Amino acid sequence: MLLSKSCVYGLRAALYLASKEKEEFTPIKPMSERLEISFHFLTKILQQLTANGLLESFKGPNGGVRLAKSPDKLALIDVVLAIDGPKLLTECALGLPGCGLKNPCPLHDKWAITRDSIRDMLANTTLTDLVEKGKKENLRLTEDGDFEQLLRD
Amino acid sequence: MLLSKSCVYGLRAALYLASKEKEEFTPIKPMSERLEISFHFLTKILQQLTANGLLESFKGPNGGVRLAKSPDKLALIDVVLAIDGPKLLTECALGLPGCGLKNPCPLHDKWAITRDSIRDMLANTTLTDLVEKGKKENLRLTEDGDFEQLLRD
DNA sequence: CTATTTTAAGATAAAAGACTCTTTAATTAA
DNA sequence: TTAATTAAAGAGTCTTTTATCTTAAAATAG
Repeated sequence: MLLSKSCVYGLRAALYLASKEKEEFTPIKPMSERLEISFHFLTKILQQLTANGLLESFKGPNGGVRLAKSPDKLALIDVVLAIDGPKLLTECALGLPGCGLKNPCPLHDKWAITRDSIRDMLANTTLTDLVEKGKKENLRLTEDGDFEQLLRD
Repeated sequence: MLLSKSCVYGLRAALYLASKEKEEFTPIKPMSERLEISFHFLTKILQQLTANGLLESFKGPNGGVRLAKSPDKLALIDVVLAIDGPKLLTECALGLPGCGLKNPCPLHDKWAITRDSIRDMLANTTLTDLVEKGKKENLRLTEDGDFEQLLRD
């Protein structure tokens, strides 16, 4: 799998937050229900995003999380780096430690090109991009949901 | 990780076999030592490649495995499909089941393009390509080895 | 035929990833 | 100040992947 499951959940959660026009704090409990992710598991993932400055959290009644920046300033790569770290963009395709320009494996050059295209795609796609597309075409962020029901109160 | 560890080992093993000019059967035991992969683990991986028609095996004294085709007819994608299956080329980046043209996720279109570039790279790179590059530049297939010592008797 | 060398298969163990549950700490509404 | 609500942290479980160990079956050299 390209992205870890935690990372995928983080992406879905970020898109969910980005899709809310209001800038209130969103409580995790209902969020986990809408996204069909275990509350405690989602909580940990969101904590990582908060620790990395992508989200802001607020404790107490009416607390929750919200995006720390405008969603058009947040790219998918930000979420991926916060949760999976840089290994997708740095690791050798043949799993050799220290593979790089200095001590490459036979596949290094070709993989570096492919890897860059992955990085560019993730870096050039913002949360806003996907939310707009999702709303316009009423796509889904869960197995059987769609944007409309996702945003319904 | 893009490829499973089994798949990476399978690729290294395929490259090792492709780098031998002789078309004899190569016993797995010394091969596992050269590639620094557990003998039994490598055996299972090679069995998958044999079952998928990429390798031929031969039992008994002077037995072992060899490529079933010319290495310039074997692309990396063949090994990847044999071991990891097609999921890298079919799975949704957001992990949603059944994601495709009919019922896409918001990221589907962009991911499909990126995924194609991965597939093309793997499909357009043959074992011969990498072996020639590895021999010419004396690169490595193991953590600290290089092609010269890999092929030494 | 016999001994040896190998592939092959199955059971088992260790490690990593995914997920859950429990407890603690912080914050605020009332 | 108290009760309610939340984030946060930690321990522990389940599942998958990775890796090992044991045994069986096949094939051939001699």
